[in-house]
Amino acid sequence: MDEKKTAAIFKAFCDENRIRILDMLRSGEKCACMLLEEIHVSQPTLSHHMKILCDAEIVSGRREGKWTHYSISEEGIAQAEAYLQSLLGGQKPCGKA
Amino acid sequence: MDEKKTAAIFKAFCDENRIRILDMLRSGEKCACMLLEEIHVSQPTLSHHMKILCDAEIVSGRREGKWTHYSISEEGIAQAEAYLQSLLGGQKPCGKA
DNA sequence: AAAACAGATTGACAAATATCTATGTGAAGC
DNA sequence: GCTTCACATAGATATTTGTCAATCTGTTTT
Repeated sequence: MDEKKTAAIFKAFCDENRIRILDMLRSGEKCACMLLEEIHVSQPTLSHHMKILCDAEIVSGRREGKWTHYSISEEGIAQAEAYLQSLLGGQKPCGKA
Repeated sequence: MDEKKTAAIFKAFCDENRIRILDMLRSGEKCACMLLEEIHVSQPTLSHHMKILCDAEIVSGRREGKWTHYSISEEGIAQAEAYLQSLLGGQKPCGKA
């Protein structure tokens, strides 16, 4: 994976409010209105954050009538983890035989 | 850990050039001048990135005479990983008994 | 001690991003 | 069909962040 894409995945985790949102979602699916009650930003701002999280495949949204329910998706998280693992694991042995 | 600190750790991974730097460090310790050869930014910009990585404890610097040698440090990476794990694992059972 | 070198710090500036208000969209209820 | 409700989109603005030029600090070499 190229650096640009790797950076893009991690960008989803770099905002304080997005971390709060993820923390809320750890206890299960939540609709946008629920999140809005706890995260103190305007509705469009929340929507913006949800888009970033969904685009990074860290969260997935499920539309049900008027409501959108968000929950944690493993895709993006797994990719971020894989990258961190590769740093810890010490890949790229530098040809030291 | 509070959201601000969590976000700060992930911010270290949000920049394309910092990802490049980390990729270089995967093959072992490198001095700043080495990194500067490959990452195409000015010396002060590199220094800025190294400070962010060191502050997040993702990288550690070792001074030796005129040179500073950087290498991957597990501290910050482990913390980032722990956070991702907690999202996947599904902590915070929401008091559902 | 002076010069040269490696890297950090400062200050200015441009690009990216988080935020808001206003408006659009699409579903439910009247 | 009109209104209301939940959320998304658009546009404007303020903050944050990446960048560079200039300068400073500390170390080595002469």
